[in-house]
Amino acid sequence: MKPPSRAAKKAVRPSALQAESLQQTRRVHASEIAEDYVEAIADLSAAQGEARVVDLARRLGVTHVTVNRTVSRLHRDGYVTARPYHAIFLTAAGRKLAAACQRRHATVVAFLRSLGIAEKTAELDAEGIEHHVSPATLSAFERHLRRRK
Amino acid sequence: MKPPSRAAKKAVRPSALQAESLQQTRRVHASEIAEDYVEAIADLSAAQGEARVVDLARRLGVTHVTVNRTVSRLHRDGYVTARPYHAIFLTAAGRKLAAACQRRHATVVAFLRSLGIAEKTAELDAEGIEHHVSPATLSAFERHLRRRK
DNA sequence: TCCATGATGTAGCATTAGCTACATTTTGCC
DNA sequence: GGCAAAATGTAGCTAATGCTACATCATGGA
Repeated sequence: MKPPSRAAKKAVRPSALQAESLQQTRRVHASEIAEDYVEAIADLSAAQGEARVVDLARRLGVTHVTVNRTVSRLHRDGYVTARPYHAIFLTAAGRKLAAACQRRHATVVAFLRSLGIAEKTAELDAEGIEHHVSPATLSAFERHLRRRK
Repeated sequence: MKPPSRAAKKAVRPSALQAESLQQTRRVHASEIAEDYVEAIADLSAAQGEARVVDLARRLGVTHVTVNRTVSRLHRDGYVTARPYHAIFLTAAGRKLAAACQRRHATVVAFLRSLGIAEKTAELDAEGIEHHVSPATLSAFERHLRRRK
């Protein structure tokens, strides 16, 4: 089959929209890990007063080296305090982000559960899905949950 | 506040489960881009008989360089044929993957729309969400859609 | 025909996220 | 107090995903 004219031709689907969606997805990916970390730090802080590197590593399923480097970035971006050989604490910005993430996570899990999805599957899927749920979609989930109640 | 004993203590939430979820999410990320590419290649092939580097770049919102390198990887992994200076075609494995992705994408969009979410938002969110929807959750979405019908 | 332009390919840089291996610091216990 | 073990930090590797800049190929129109 011959290539059609080189001029841009009508796309089946709007290329611009898909490109925009994918660019949005890539932006989300960049902040995903930050969200997972601040959430884990918030949980650990609530449970035991502080978050240590070794605890984060266990919880996040990575080595302590990866935790170290990521925490440096979180510090650079203003989400956590970081003193060498000390535990990690959230800044005000970090706490704000963590609270939003925890709320969103809980909503997504509850929503999936309301569809009859098993607890473990809901948790596994929510961990990936939650970061891509826009405020509008989150509201829709909440609306749906209220109706079911 | 003093750090508690170094021995592992009862976690607020099961660390193992969250670690597993996050590891799953990371695995998904590794295949996400492959899925986006084969889907785009399938669409372009259906529309114009072939997928060219420049079309993919426009559609995916990246430069042609990135497309080139990613296509090499897809070729390495057996999803596409790739001859220099020629268009890209899916292998049987690629077509199979693309079909599954297209179906899943359509289901996720339809499901979000059924919750009253606007078309554009549904598309934007679906692009990020779909990769993290397990077969069980996809079934739940389909079940929900059938009920609504 | 031939050449300008569009398409494709390549070189090399930056960032992020993983890792192993090894060095350093802290701390709990004797 | 001092030492062994745990925790933390650092060096340096791989791989993926972006990019710009430049080189090469192919084709359509003059």
